[in-house]
Amino acid sequence: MNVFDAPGITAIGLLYEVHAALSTRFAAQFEEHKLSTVEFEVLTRLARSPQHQLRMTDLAAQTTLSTSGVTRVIDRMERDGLVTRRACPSDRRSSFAVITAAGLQRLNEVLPGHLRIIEEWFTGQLDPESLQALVGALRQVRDAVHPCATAGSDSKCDDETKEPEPAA
Amino acid sequence: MNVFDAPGITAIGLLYEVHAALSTRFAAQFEEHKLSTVEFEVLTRLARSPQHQLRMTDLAAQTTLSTSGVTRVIDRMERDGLVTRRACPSDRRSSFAVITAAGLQRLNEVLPGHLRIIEEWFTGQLDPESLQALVGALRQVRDAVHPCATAGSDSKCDDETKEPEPAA
DNA sequence: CAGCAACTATAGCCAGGTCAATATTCCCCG
DNA sequence: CGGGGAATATTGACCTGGCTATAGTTGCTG
Repeated sequence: MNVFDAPGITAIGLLYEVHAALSTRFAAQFEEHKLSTVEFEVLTRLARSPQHQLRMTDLAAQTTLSTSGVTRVIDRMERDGLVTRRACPSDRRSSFAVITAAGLQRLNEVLPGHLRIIEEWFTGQLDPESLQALVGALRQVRDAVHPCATAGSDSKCDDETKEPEPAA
Repeated sequence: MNVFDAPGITAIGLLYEVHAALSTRFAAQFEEHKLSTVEFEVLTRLARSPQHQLRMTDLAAQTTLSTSGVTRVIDRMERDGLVTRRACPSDRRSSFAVITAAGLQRLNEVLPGHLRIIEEWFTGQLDPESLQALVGALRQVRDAVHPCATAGSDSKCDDETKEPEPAA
């Protein structure tokens, strides 16, 4: 009966555990600044984008959200003054989400603590070669498993520079 | 501005990416068998428990769910015939969730494919020493970060043999 | 043994997200 | 042109899970 002790299982279990621990730790800090995890991710995505703006669809593609999910998140964040909507001049179907000054400020309030947590809970726990090995192995898996080659994935996944998520 | 290229950030980004890829891949397979991720996890937890049963509270502790969450999941699964409720003879406050024959059968239908995915997407992509390094590094982080020592965590986290999650 | 605090499961309400349907706009091809 | 199909954002219906209140049960303690 103990299929449950297979080597892969324990490795994946660890992966899930670490992911869960980091997620909840991050979320706790975000909450101190009145942000949810997705809101933080939206802010970072916008902050690092060319004009501090991104089309709704692209934002959806860069996060784990669906397009309607993005609509609702942006609704909330607009209500809170963190972002604004802007009509796209070249394509009237599209609209941009733009990060506001308040949004940038909020992000700058959160980031230092975020980085500190990463240092404390993650990088600081590993000697450089362990970290290197970890990154190498993960990259290996990621590349092999890249959504494109498989069924069950509806993401476009063409060239899409899906950068490593900053945190969440 | 580019705080975003810090070494820890890319590592965590990778971790999140791999986790997301595996999760969606698993979920897709579960769905083929009309199961959600949490339902699969409940089935495995029950299947590997002494009498094929677990108190609601313990089930909550072993999963990512709250107790009310467990109540609802068990509601659904009982409706679908995968589990049953059983009164606890020694403590009338408690009740057990028991996996049924149908539940065991469903689990056995899902498991082979689940293991195959793990092999294909994960262990099969890594040479033994990479896998070993990965596990080592993750364990290092996990142990350092174990919920107990930190604020923001309300889990009891006393002795609780929180085994590595089988998959989800 | 009486009362009180802790524990257990559940129900109500809410936040947040997906899916399907819709309206608008764009683009391509006849 | 111009009509049909793809793309885009939004909305409504629904689902899921968390938090909190509630009711029942237990066991300790004075």
